[in-house]
Amino acid sequence: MRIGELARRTGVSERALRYYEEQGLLQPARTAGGYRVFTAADVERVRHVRLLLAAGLSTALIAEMLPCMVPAADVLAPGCPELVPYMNRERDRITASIEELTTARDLLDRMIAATPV
Amino acid sequence: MRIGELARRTGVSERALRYYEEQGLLQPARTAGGYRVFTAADVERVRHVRLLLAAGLSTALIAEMLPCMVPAADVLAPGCPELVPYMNRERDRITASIEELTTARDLLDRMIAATPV
DNA sequence: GTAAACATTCACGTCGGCGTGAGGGTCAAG
DNA sequence: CTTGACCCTCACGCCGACGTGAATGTTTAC
Repeated sequence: MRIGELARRTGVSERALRYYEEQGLLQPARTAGGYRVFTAADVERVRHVRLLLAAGLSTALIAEMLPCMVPAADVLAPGCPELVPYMNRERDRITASIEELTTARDLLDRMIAATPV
Repeated sequence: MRIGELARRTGVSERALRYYEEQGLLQPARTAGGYRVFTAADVERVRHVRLLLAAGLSTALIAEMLPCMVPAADVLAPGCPELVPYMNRERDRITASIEELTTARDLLDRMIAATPV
């Protein structure tokens, strides 16, 4: 499929998809005319990218991680032992972030609840 | 106390504290010579600010919210009914964000677990 | 009264994930 | 063969919470 369809199917802008390719997160083939050609698997790939970006990982780290989740079963495969320390660090950061967000939400809840009306 | 002490006690840089004042999040008194003078309550206030900033709220919204959590009991007090819609929106955004982060963390966990060694 | 520690006000720099045109090719249908 | 729809490559813009000096003034301890 071409970039427009991938954009529609993922809800990600074309600009963002081109940016992802530039950052090594996608490697579409090309038509003779220079059009990018994506595969069905790229839809899932883009979803993973967005998820990890939303979690605060950099495109650089994601680019290194992606080869480790190549095939069918979502995750398995190669396994990149050298990335484990980084992934653990991100994991802990995410956990801390979740706790902060939870605390902040509690604060908001208390403020909302305390509103006189 | 002066800015250096507040910075030490909150772990927030002096630059950030000045920025918070500029954004209306703090209103320190001044000495004759122009030095900012903060109160003990400002320590808590700064913690709240950081918490809400970390949760993705803008300084502008936080500035509007702070008068609603003035006094002792952390939150109560004035109550700003007109802010409730905004706070609800942020609350929902935070909830969605927590879910995303949780999903991303699960993905990381699976990748870490799938590492061959 | 003087020096060290502490503070002040600008004001430009940063960073990263895109948004947003501009100017111009490619492709499929009729 | 032409006309949309679709795509391409630059390349500057943006945003927001500060970082980072530079040049200067204030306090306090001795």
